[in-house]
Amino acid sequence: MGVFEELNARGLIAQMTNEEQVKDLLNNKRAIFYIGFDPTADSLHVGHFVQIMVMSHMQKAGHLPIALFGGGTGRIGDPTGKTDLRKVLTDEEIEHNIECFQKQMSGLVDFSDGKALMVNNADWLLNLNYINFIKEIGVYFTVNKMLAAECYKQRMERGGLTFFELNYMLMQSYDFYILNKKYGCTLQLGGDDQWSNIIGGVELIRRIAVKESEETGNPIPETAQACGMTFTLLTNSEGKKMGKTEKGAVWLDPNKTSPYEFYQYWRNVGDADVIRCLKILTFLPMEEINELAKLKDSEINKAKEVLAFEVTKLIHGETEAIKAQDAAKALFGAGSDTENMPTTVISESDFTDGAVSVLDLLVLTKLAPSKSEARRLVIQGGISVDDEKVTDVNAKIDNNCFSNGYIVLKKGKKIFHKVTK
RNA sequence: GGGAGAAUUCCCGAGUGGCCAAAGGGGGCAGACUGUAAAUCUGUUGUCAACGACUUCGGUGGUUCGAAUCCACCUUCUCCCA
Repeated sequence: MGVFEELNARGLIAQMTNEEQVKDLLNNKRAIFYIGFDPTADSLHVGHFVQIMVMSHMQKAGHLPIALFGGGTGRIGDPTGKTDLRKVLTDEEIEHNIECFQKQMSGLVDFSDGKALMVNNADWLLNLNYINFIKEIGVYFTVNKMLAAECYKQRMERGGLTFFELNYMLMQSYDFYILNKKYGCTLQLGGDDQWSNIIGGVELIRRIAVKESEETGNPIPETAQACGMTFTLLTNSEGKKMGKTEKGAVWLDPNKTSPYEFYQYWRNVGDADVIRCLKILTFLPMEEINELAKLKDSEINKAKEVLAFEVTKLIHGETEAIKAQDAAKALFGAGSDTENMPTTVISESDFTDGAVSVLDLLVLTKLAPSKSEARRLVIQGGISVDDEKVTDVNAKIDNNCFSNGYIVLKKGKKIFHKVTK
């Protein structure tokens, strides 16, 4: 089975410019391909992870991945799917974000010995000369066509598309053109929302090549046969993007989303989504996944455990994955392993007269954003301390409760938090 | 450049002088049911020293016993004409 079939079997492929060409490139040649990442935050999230998995699959098949960081394009912001103008980041933020991305990514894709490359489009975008750019690149884009592109629709209908944003497609297309010239990169991959931008680049490369060939009389080089392919966005059965929680994205950075929370996120995916997630987010062989897909009803929980463990292992390493798994088993099964639970350490100064109120504790541990919220939780019976439901809003925890060094706070059914002194 | 309109709590969106911490929906959280699932039902959803008090309706001032609501100026956005 070629890598093309592998990706396809995993349900990753959404669209491509030319199936025959892409298939041939992936299965019979060595592809030099790129995926772009805009440094919009200081950590990668699950959406990026899908792209990274693809990179990894491709790399294993012997292709050369180029990770492109949008040090230049990030200064504009991709308007795709946005209803508001994206917040503009400062140069320092962008630099910082790129560094964070690079660190995280190098744990997932092998960048040693030139097995994969990292580039930053700031290198060629920041010093562009406006007139030259418009003259040399701008002529290949018709506004009519651009406006018809799906990615600008939202902005056209609501809020208005600015010229600033309209340029995003030109820049991304130009990236592909540069990588094509410089590295012989002939394939651009990306999330399905990137489709219009990718075609922009593919067409730009071809058009420039055709024009050059007409001028010089030389034949069109083979590298000008650029192509593109997009991957399904990771959505749940309701079509909503996965990897988002009420608190925001599920991050790959353990400081932003702890391995335990990360594990729990995947442990809790809906029945209908487990198999798709297993295919996309793990390297488990398809045969194994197909076996798991046969599970029914409550048996499906086994598949969820596998998913949570495998994904956590990829991102945070096996040790952390085992910890998260053990913690989960202890909490939801018997036993009382508090070893790997999220923990807050409180100090003597949090005590008054040798006791802390439960409400204060909830706020300190960030289980509740405010005391009002904490109060509500208690009133509604959502809080337990050491397995005992708290019913009194004014309940206090005194030093005796800490006799074995810690207490376990439970909010709702699934959220556990250890408090130590 | 000229004219019209809009800004409300996490989001959408009611509210045009006191009955407004502000309808309704979405989302969130909690409870019941369950399989750490989905669906459904119930409660809740500004803050706090909590049957009360305090701070919110783009910003700053003003009118009034009393303003999200009226006036002035400012900011931002949308629309129409050029």
